[in-house]
Amino acid sequence: MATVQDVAKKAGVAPITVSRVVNNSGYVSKETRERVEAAVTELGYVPNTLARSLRSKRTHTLALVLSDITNPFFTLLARGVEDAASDAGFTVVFCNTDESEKEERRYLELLLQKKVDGILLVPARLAADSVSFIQSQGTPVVVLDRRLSEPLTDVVRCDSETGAYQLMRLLLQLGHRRIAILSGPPHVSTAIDRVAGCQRAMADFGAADLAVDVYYGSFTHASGGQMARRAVATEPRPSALFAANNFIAIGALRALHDLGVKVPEEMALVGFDDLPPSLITFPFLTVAAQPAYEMGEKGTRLLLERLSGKNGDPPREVVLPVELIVRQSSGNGPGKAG
Amino acid sequence: MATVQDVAKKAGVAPITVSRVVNNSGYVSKETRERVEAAVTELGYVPNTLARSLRSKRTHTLALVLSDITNPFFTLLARGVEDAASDAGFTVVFCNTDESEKEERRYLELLLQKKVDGILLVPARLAADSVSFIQSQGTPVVVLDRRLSEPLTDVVRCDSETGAYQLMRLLLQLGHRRIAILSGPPHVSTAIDRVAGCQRAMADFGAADLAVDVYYGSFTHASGGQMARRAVATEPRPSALFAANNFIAIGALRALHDLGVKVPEEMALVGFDDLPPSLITFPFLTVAAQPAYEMGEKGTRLLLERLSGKNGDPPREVVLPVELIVRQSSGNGPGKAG
DNA sequence: CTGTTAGCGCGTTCAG
DNA sequence: CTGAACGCGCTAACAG
Repeated sequence: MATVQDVAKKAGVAPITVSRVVNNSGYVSKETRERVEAAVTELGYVPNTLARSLRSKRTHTLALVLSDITNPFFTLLARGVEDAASDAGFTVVFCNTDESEKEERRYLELLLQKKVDGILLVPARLAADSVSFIQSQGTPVVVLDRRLSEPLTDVVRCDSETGAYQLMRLLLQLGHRRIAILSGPPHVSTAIDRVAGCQRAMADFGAADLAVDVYYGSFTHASGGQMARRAVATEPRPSALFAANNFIAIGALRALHDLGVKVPEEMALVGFDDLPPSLITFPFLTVAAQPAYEMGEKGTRLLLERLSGKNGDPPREVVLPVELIVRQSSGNGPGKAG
Repeated sequence: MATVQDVAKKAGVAPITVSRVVNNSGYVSKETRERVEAAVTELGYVPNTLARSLRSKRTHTLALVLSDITNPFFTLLARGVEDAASDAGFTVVFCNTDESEKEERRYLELLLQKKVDGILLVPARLAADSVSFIQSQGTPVVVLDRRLSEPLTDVVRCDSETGAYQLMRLLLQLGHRRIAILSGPPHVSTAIDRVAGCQRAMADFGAADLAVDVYYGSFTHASGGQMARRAVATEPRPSALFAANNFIAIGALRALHDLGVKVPEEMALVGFDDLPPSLITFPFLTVAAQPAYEMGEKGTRLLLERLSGKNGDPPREVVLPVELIVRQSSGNGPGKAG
């Protein structure tokens, strides 16, 4: 592993001159440049970014901390982050927390020690502790997908509340009166906001005989299945289910199928998050679709902006719209054919 | 950002003592330890891994270079990598090459400059250039999912050949005589091996009137759709399609649906890679399923072993078995009901 | 246009 | 049990 020193010696110049050639910084005469470049290729010199970072205080590395990259929503978000980061010459470290506060903290400590230039965080909790911890080390952070209890930093998220409102309005206007909401963890903003959106729709379009149960679980297909089973077992049985994310919807759909409950004829189902066309041959679920890729991209761009000076600015909140996509699973109303 | 110096001053000791406390190395009296620890928490000291790495030559960072994390096969593989790395206190950088040799090279240069401790590579080409480039910098590398033309390093992959053999045997035994193989890029080992597996099955179980076309495209649903359309347009029309990966299968299924060709009644379809149960409610495709998560995990463990001394050993090749899962899409044979 | 000096923050080496 | 000195590889800051 050749170093600047070696190259300098070989080219008969000072180390700093090599540095200047390699980084295209400062003035170097054409001749010396050529001499240095020759030495570089001859020795197979590869600059050591570690040492560079120690001096320059920039690692050109971002971190993406999310719950589970296995969820296609987050996969797409991650791809958006990586593409935007890569364009700017940044590299991305990814960390799965599985919504665990403890894991999140562990990772953040690790990342701060590594001196990543910035962190993109999908926080496991509404509470802003993690963000203020990151900020206490002077590291910029952008929150993705979720709200914080306090506006400590830039946030890029989707309008969960409106999305849920639209889905619930659809169900109510179709005539559903008994509905079960299968939500996520009660401490995650998206779960909270989606329930809130449902409730606003209920206030606007609900009838007197409306009966809505809210179940809190986790954003997994196992949990979706369990909540669906509990909902189906209640008397009188609901005629529609609202799933707070894609995994919950799929778990619920599977459970309904196993129970022999036909969707949408016997039970309507709507959910959050769409699956990309590369994954799903026959789209069936009525959903509020979120622009996951754009979220990752936009968040990364905001973070990079912060890194390149624009810091003093107050925290921004970018709320991207969700798109209501009506398909078969929402049906034509209770008791009617799908 | 407090440094060892600051902590040392505050605790009235030498910097090295702080280092010893933080790293639990060497002897430190209980008293001094407590004094140092107090200073650490008071100043919110976070060790700078960069400086540490510069001396120790270990970054505790791995890189995962793959084609597209958006493919659930690779997503799962990535999760396996991350889990195994995280257990060992390592962090993972991920890079999408989209099968582009140029992008791959660009990333590898970046990663080597960053002095990652090891690289997990899903190579875009059969040729071993990338691997030898990595090795020329003294960085250990493990190849995932694909073969190399030369056994330069550890490889963890699945038995594509046998998987394809089993799928093709199934089609032949069901009585199919006209089959189209929708393959991936001809320079990628998995695409090559799957075609080879098909051909071996054809040699073993083929009849005289067998007619098999091989199409080469890319591992995307768009390409799968295109190849399926071309295959359907040939005269006489094939009665079965073999898709070399999940995206190709989904694209083909979609195209067949759009063309009004019923699967499996009018056209059987088999493919590689299964989708996880969290994504798919009603499994339909007959597939050769690969243990993606285990592949990532195993590859990471091999890499970590190499990092912790066990280097001299000759390159190993771990070939994991694929599982044939027969579902509806393969049907009951040409001309028969599904 | 090029070089000197110094130091980023830490940990190894060797002394006490 | 504790500390001083030095250097990992690179680049700011300041000369010349």
